[in-house]
Amino acid sequence: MPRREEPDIPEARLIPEATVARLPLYYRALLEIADQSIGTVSSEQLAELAGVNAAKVRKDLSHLGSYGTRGVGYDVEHLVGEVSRELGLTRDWPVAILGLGNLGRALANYRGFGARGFRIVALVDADPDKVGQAVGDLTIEPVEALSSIVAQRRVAIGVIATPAPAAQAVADRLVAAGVASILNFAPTVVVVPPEVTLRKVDLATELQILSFYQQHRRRVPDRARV
Amino acid sequence: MPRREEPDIPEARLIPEATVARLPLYYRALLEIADQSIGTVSSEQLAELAGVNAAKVRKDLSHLGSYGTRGVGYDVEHLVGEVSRELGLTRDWPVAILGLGNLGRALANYRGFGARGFRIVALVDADPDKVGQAVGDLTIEPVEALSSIVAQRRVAIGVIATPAPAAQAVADRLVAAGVASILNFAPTVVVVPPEVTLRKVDLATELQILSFYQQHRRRVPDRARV
DNA sequence: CAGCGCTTGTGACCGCGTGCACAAGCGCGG
DNA sequence: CCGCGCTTGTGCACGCGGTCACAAGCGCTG
Ligand SMILES: NC(=O)c1ccc[n+]([C@@H]2O[C@H](COP(=O)([O-])OP(=O)(O)OC[C@H]3O[C@@H](n4cnc5c(N)ncnc54)[C@H](O)[C@@H]3O)[C@@H](O)[C@H]2O)c1
Ligand SMILES: NC(=O)c1ccc[n+]([C@@H]2O[C@H](COP(=O)([O-])OP(=O)(O)OC[C@H]3O[C@@H](n4cnc5c(N)ncnc54)[C@H](O)[C@@H]3O)[C@@H](O)[C@H]2O)c1
Repeated sequence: MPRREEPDIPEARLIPEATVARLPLYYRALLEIADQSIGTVSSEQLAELAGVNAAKVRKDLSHLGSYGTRGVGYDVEHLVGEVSRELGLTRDWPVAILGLGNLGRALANYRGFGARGFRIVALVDADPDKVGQAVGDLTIEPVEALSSIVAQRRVAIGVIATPAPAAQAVADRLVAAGVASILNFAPTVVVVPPEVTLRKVDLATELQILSFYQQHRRRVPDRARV
Repeated sequence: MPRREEPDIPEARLIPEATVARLPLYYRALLEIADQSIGTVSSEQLAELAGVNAAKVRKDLSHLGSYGTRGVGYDVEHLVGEVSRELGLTRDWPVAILGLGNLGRALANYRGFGARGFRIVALVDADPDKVGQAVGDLTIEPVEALSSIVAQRRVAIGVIATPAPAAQAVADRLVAAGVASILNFAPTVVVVPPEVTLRKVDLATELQILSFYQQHRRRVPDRARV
């Protein structure tokens, strides 16, 4: 079990980690529903669209407060607002991409990226040949400028797309510059101070997990499915 | 709790899902150790490299069998063999990439992809303008050819990198063609039959989770960290 | 060959997450 | 205004996963 530290802090409304991980699913489903000008939605319908269980939807949403109406369902517009607020999507989150190789460029060119408040404000690479190149609306800048870039553009999230050996050093620079949220695509363990949130996306791991289940050819547990 | 079906099947040695998800971490750490010509490794050292707890390492590895020696540790070479065997990395896994846009091309050009038995054998796109284009050593083929491609090249894993609206249709085609393992990068819920393993990588979800913790500025639980 | 130090393997405990099932409660129709 | 149907919100029980702590066991040394 994850050790919950800071037991003294009251921490008003704490939302379970598992719920946090599902909020984006609900958010996406809610936007689809809102597009169809549907006013209210039941937990059953939302569960269907988000690919989860209805009871879980209700319990998850109850952590945000009681915004549903019994016998009717949830007001879609209101719920979208509550979920976005909880996820912090009402704010603007400046993002920096570190490492502009195959993956970094794909991320930089990805339109859907900036769709919900995540705005790419800097592209940083260590390769002098790459510095100065334009990618979309931005120009690649040197790593030495990272610290001032983060400060001036209020970078909140750093996305690491460098080769694995460089990842820790890049993460250290990000942390030193004051970035408190990092998404790491490099296949290596990166250590950050406890106050920094680090998440990872690891293609090799995903493939190997698929490989395991394929080899053992047994049904993969529900949780691992969408 | 995930519903475990097939209670009648004996299922000799069943490895917990959480353990399976960590095996790739151990595998990566073991390769690093093997590179340094180190003969044995303790659970403590392995835990350090994999970024997990030593007790967890021991319990995880005990599920593969008792390959350690008390007072000494684990034989690195032997353990690499056991973990690869368990993960199915001793086999060759032909992979097809569906959708050759920004992301699909990045994946197709990714060298580290084929490093451990995962070999890209087909690139498929629905856009007639893209069909026939060369990407690396391969040529983009039309979706209509998918079924015969899967059969002839023994495609085991399908990677979906199409826009979200096309993802379900592509998944359906893959399943119909006999692919039993799918990795989905499109930000949408994809439904597959229970015998098919589906995993997803969702950038928007990851960013939104980071956004949540950043906004609530509290320490993220250990499990979410690397 | 006995003792010692080190490391594994695991028993025990505990909390989180999940799903069931139902009471509470809202709105509508008669 | 009453009752009925529908949906939420949640109490409860259960199992998985995580951690601790220690007994078991291996090898080395004297
Ligand atoms: N390409 C993919 O599809 C893919 C998929 C999954 C994971 N990954 C991982 O993502 C990372 C990037 O992959 P890629 O294919 O884009 O690699 P790449 O070699 O094409 O690009 C890496 C980039 O990082 C830059 N770089 C190196 N050191 C740096 C530093 N210290 N600071 C800033 N920039 C630095 C390089 O100059 C280069 O531009 C790798 O760790 C890879 O394993 C890639
Ligand atoms: N680009 C990124 O960095 C990135 C990151 C995370 C997630 N994604 C997701 O990955 C997917 C692809 O992103 P992208 O930026 O490469 O998009 P893209 O538009 O550049 O490429 C999509 C490709 O899919 C092809 N396609 C469309 N319908 C198809 C079908 N039915 N069968 C086969 N191919 C089809 C298109 O012709 C196109 O080549 C999207 O769902 C996106 O949300 C992209």
